[in-house]
Amino acid sequence: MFLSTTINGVDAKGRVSVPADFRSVVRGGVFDGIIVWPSFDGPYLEGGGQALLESYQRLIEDMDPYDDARIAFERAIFGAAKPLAFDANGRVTLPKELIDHAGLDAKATFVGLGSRFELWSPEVYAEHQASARSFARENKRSLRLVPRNGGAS
Amino acid sequence: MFLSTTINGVDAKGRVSVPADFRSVVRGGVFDGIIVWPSFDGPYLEGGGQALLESYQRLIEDMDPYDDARIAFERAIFGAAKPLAFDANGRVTLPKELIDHAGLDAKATFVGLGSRFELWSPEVYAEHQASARSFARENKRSLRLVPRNGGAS
DNA sequence: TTGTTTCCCATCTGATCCCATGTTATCCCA
DNA sequence: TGGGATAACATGGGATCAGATGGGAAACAA
Repeated sequence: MFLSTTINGVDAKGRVSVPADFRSVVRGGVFDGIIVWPSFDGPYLEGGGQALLESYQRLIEDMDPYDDARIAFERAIFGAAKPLAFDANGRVTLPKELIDHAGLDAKATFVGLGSRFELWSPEVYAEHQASARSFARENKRSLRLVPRNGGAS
Repeated sequence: MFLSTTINGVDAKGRVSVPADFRSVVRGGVFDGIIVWPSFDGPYLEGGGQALLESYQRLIEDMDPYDDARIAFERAIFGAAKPLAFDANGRVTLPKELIDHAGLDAKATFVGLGSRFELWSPEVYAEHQASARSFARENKRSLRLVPRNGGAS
């Protein structure tokens, strides 16, 4: 599982060390690296191992071949996803499009989210984090709607 | 899997380099090249390896022999599909019909969509990409895209 | 022949590989 | 428990190689 938050440096070539914990998650797959794409929901990147993309592909293949939503998702995710191979030291090179989308400069924040992870500009992430916390605080009463036992009686 | 978007040049002879990542997807098949046909859904081309066409053939064979839809699909896909062999440098030569259908000029955009890919005029694709992203964003909740079992294994 | 297509070679650019170095966390032993 | 040794991780720069592209020669068709 991708867990925890790490800030690593991005050098002049766009290289960034993938946290060792994250590397061990995807190790053993066919493709030795991560797959990253720009979120269509904000200025950050989403990523995971090849297995994550394959699970997305299975979900998409259940939709009708010429469904507008299916095509939109295929283009927004598969069309924008970049396979980034690890170098000998566990780094990947971020293409310029991805750096631009996330507004990355000298540093990047890896956020582990279980089956996938996100990549943020540290400043943008701090802001987002603050507003997410206050949003949660203001809406905490609605959280009661979640069944305590997970619904598995 | 076909992933990511690449813009490559189309020279005066109609030659275009197929992205190396795409070539490695179809490598190992009987036919060393790609199969491309005009989309019946818009001004772009669709393509894939021989395995993709074979999977389409299996789908179509389940339809009744004289079903109008079957005949239409057979003509639109198999009848129009061109096998394009790689040259020594990994390029293919696009026939004039395909160049015309997609409105290609000096450049062509390859869009990887998992099991298949599309070929667009870069300007035309830029427009469609923007709307695909906003459509995906608006529909992200109604589409159950989050994998249930992780997939980061 | 004339035009077209296929094959081959040359070049350039950028990505990838490799090695050196700094830094932090971990381990071992007194 | 503290300090030093060691290994793992992160980082920087230079060299090398693969991919993309342009042009021309040879094979083929009209």
